[in-house]
Amino acid sequence: MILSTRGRYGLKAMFELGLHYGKGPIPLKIIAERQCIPENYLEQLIAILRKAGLVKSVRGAQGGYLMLRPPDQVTVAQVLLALEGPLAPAECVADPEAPRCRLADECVTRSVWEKIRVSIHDVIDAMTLQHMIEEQLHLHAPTSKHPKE
Amino acid sequence: MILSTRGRYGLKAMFELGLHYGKGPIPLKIIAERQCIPENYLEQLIAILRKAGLVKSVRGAQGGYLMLRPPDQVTVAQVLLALEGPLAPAECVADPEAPRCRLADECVTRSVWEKIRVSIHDVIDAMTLQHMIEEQLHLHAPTSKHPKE
DNA sequence: AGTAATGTTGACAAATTTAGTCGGGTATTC
DNA sequence: GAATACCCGACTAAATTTGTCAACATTACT
Repeated sequence: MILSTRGRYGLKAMFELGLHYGKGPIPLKIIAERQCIPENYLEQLIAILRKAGLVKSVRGAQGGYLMLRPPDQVTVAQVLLALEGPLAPAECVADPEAPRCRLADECVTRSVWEKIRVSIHDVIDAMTLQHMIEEQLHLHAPTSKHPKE
Repeated sequence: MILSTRGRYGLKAMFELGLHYGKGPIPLKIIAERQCIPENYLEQLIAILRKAGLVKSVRGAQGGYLMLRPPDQVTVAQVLLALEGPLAPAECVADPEAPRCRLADECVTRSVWEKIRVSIHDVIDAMTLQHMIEEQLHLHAPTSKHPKE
């Protein structure tokens, strides 16, 4: 069970946008290059993110995309939900409206899926793009450089 | 991101086998009927489980399948691993041998995938078929009936 | 005004995976 | 030897994934 490239590319793109938050729009081309994503494909993905209200676009020259909200208000869950649909191992726990299976009043495997779903959500609901950005800074600018001097 | 029917059917089948543990083989037909799985398809799935060493078969009349080990020694993780491959959101954390992405020495999204992987495994490694069986008994034979009298 | 840069949209399609089906085998019991 | 059951490999329809492409719309800059 592996996420599709949609979710993987999409989160990378959002992360890139997060790094650039507050500094004006970034063109798709740059995002695609930096994160090794086929530009034409990313076009489709970012359209999904736009419709989901996570990014907005600025058309024309010097245009590009930017995040609507600050990175600490965007969770990994929101991004993945938009691109992959509900992150759950089975439909019966992904959608509260989904029909229960009719094997018995309650199906035991369902409770397994539910536990998995909850544990995934514990992680992705808690993790924001800001957390990712901080981790990036921590990893790539360790104690060796002085930020201001 | 939803498991395929392989994993879902497979776990149901193993659960059924677990319920019957110690009582001789069950034919595929019965498992398929009880759990609403196309019999021909289940044939394929159980072949995978057999090759993975989780069940064994008894050929001929009165034959069928049985679990090799007691239900408390079979985890949900083992079953799903056999049928779905590693349960992880991305290849780079599914397989320790998988190539790291070459974006940077360390990729931040990777650490997100790793956290998800770990949280899934916390659940599925801890959950055995025995746990499922106990839950089933608890659900379907509550306080209203007397087990022995 | 014109042009280059950029997002927008919709159509297309190859490759892969999923979810089975089917038919003819083989082993075992009665 | 007949009935029961597993065993195996081939086949396939449908869906999904992972893109590509072309034409168009909008804006900044000169």
